[in-house]
Amino acid sequence: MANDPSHYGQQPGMAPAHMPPGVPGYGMGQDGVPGPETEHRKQEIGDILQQIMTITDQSLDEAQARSELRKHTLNCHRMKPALFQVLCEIKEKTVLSIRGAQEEEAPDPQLMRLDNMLIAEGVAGPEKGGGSSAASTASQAVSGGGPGTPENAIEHSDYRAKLAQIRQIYHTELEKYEQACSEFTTHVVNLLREQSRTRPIAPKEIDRMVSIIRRKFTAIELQLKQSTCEAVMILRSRFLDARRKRRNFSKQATEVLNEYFYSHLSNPYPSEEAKEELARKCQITVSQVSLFFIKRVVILLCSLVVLLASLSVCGQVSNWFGNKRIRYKKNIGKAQEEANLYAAKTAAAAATASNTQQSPEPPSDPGASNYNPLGSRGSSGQLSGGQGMYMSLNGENQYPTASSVGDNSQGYSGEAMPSSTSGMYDSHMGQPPQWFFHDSPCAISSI
DNA sequence: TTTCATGATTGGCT
DNA sequence: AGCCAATCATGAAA
Repeated sequence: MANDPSHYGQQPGMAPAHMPPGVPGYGMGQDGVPGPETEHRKQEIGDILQQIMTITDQSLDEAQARSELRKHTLNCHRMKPALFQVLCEIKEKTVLSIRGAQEEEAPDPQLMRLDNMLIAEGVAGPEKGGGSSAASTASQAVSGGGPGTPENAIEHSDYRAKLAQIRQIYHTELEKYEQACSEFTTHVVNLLREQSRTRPIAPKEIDRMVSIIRRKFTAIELQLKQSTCEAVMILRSRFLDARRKRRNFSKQATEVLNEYFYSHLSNPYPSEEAKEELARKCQITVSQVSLFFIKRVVILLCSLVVLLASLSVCGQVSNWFGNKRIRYKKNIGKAQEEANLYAAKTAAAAATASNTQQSPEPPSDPGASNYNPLGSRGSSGQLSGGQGMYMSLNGENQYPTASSVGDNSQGYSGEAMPSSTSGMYDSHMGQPPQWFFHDSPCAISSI
């Protein structure tokens, strides 16, 4: 009404409707100068305003009073309980029964899975044993239940600490959600009970509302449980990854083990005392040392079997030789350069020695140097004299082909490669080239 | 994350 | 079929 434009369109000079008749303008004389008449009108206007205010107040109060009166009348009406009961029954038979049927809820399988997982991981359920058992399960998953090292213990406790942290956060959040759910449910129930005095609300309706609220909070809990499970999974995978990384020995340990292996080639498998010593040096277990040497010996023997018995050369060996040839050629330029460098150094040393000792020993021929051009792994070892069976850097490439394996006419002369293992590594033969062991196909044992 | 070594694959050539 | 060269995939080391 107040916004009705028609109220703003009164004709000029007309007094407002609520004004007493005969009151022109706004209490001003024709000339605009206030006089005794004006004062009287002011008084009248003041009275009118007062009346308006009073009327407004009265109407509000009355409205309230009327509302309360209506409520009271309704509450006290003798037919009210019967009427509400009928209405509630109708509601239950129609809307509530239908909805109720739809909302028959079975236990959520996802929630059950999450709950089971949280209990299994030691996040939910009894605290003692949960976390530690899960941690030990995780640690043994990789270690194979072997003897624990101090490092394992550190990782173990680290895992447990992190799991305990997750557990604490989970329980705090869960408690928070449960409290909020409880408070909100109580609030809504009270509200509905209050409203049930003025409108028909069946007890079932209240129950239904409570279950709706619980479902909503369950959905939130589901998210919490899911994210907790994810956190545990991430923690676990990190823990396992960290352990998996230690699957290989450190470079230093490998060097120590290799050194022993190559310096005991005639009998490369160490004694118990030697194993203990190596384990101490390499900071690994004795069983790990044993495993290293078992693998080495097996690889060595398999390589020898494949190479010396002229067995059918499988694709793997073929690839190996192919790659070796190509990379040998690629590296040969660089190798030649480095060989010359090495030879120059040797020559310089020999010259110095001859100057001091007057030794007739001639300097080494750069082309016949013992340098091994097969990459860093192959070049790490020093070859004794006469071992350059494929290292003819200044001449034709005598590198073996797959088809030449076992064929002594190419590369494998009886002088360079004995036909049997016996005496192969005798002192007069020196050691085989380092690449022979270093570059043996790793998976060759699977042949 | 980058670099390196190495096994494997692919296509062309003889 | 065997070899060569280029390239990819992968694990280890720096």
